[in-house]
Amino acid sequence: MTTVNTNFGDDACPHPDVVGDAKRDALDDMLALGTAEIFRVLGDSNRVRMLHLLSTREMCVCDLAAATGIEQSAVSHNLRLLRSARIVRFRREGKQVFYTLDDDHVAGLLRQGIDHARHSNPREEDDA
Amino acid sequence: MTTVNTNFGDDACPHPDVVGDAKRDALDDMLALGTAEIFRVLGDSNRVRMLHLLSTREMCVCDLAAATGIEQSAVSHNLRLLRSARIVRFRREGKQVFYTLDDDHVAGLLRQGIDHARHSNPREEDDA
DNA sequence: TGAACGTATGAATACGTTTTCATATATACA
DNA sequence: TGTATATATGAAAACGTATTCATACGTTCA
Repeated sequence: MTTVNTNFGDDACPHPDVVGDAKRDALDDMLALGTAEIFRVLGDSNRVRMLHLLSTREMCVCDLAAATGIEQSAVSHNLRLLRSARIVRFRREGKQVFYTLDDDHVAGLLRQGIDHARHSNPREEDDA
Repeated sequence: MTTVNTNFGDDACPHPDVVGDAKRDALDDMLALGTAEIFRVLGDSNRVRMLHLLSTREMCVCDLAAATGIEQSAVSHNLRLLRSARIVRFRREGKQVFYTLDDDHVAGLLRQGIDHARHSNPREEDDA
C-alpha cells in the first residue's frame, strides 16, 4: 500500500521543523495558566471599572458601589477575587474597609489594556 | 423621629466627595467593555500558548495543533475568536492557512502578562 | 471529477462565572 | 445589650465559554 506519504515521520502536518522549534519555545504549562489567570481577572468590565478607580484612590466598598452603580454584594464578591489574586490591598477602619490597587505591574497592564481599547477599532467582533 | 442621619444628602455612604470624584473619573462604559474584552480574549491558557508562539513565528493551523497538543477544532475555534478581536492576521497558501500575531499592543500586553505570572507568587488564589 | 488533505463551523455537552438574594459577621454607639 | 451600619459570603439562578463531535468547505492533484 504505502499511501502517498512521501515525507516526514509521524507528523501529519507539513512543517516538522516549525513544530519542533515551537515545542521548544512553548510556554511552560504553569506559566501559561498563571498568565491566563491574571488576564481572566482583568477580563470583566465591572472589575475593570473598579480597578481603574482603585488605581488612583483608596475607596471603601460602599463608595465603590455608589460610584460604579454595581451592587454592594457584587462589589464585594469581585473584591474577594481581586484579593485572592493579590492585586488589591485592603485595610479596615471601623465599620469600613478601604481598598487600593496594589500591584504596579497590574496597574500597567490595566493602563495598556485601556489604551488598547481606546485606540482600537470599535467594531471589535462583528465579523466573526 | 428623624433617625440619626446627621450628615450627607441621599448618599448612604460616608464619602460623597470621593464618590463624586470617582464618578467623574470613571471609565466610560464602552471603554470598560472594550478593555475587559481584550483581557477576556487573553484570559485563556490555550490562547495564551497559541499567541505566545504566534508572536514570534508564522504557523499554520495544524502546526499549532501539533505544537500545543490542542485539538485542531479547538485551535480553529480559538483562532476565530482571535481573528474577530483583530489580533491575528492570516493568509491562505494552498490548503493551509497561516496565522501570526498582528498587534504590537497585544504582543506587549502578552509579554507583560507572562512577565507578571513569572514573577508573581505561585500561590495565587488559595487564600480566598 | 473524485479522493485526500487542511481548515472551519454548527450543535451539543460540560463546565465556569456573575449576579442576586438572603443572611451572617464585624464594628460602633446609645 | 440592642440597634444600626458596613462588609462578606453561601447558594441558587442566570448566563457565558470551552471542548468535542460530526461534518462542511476549500484546495490540490491524479
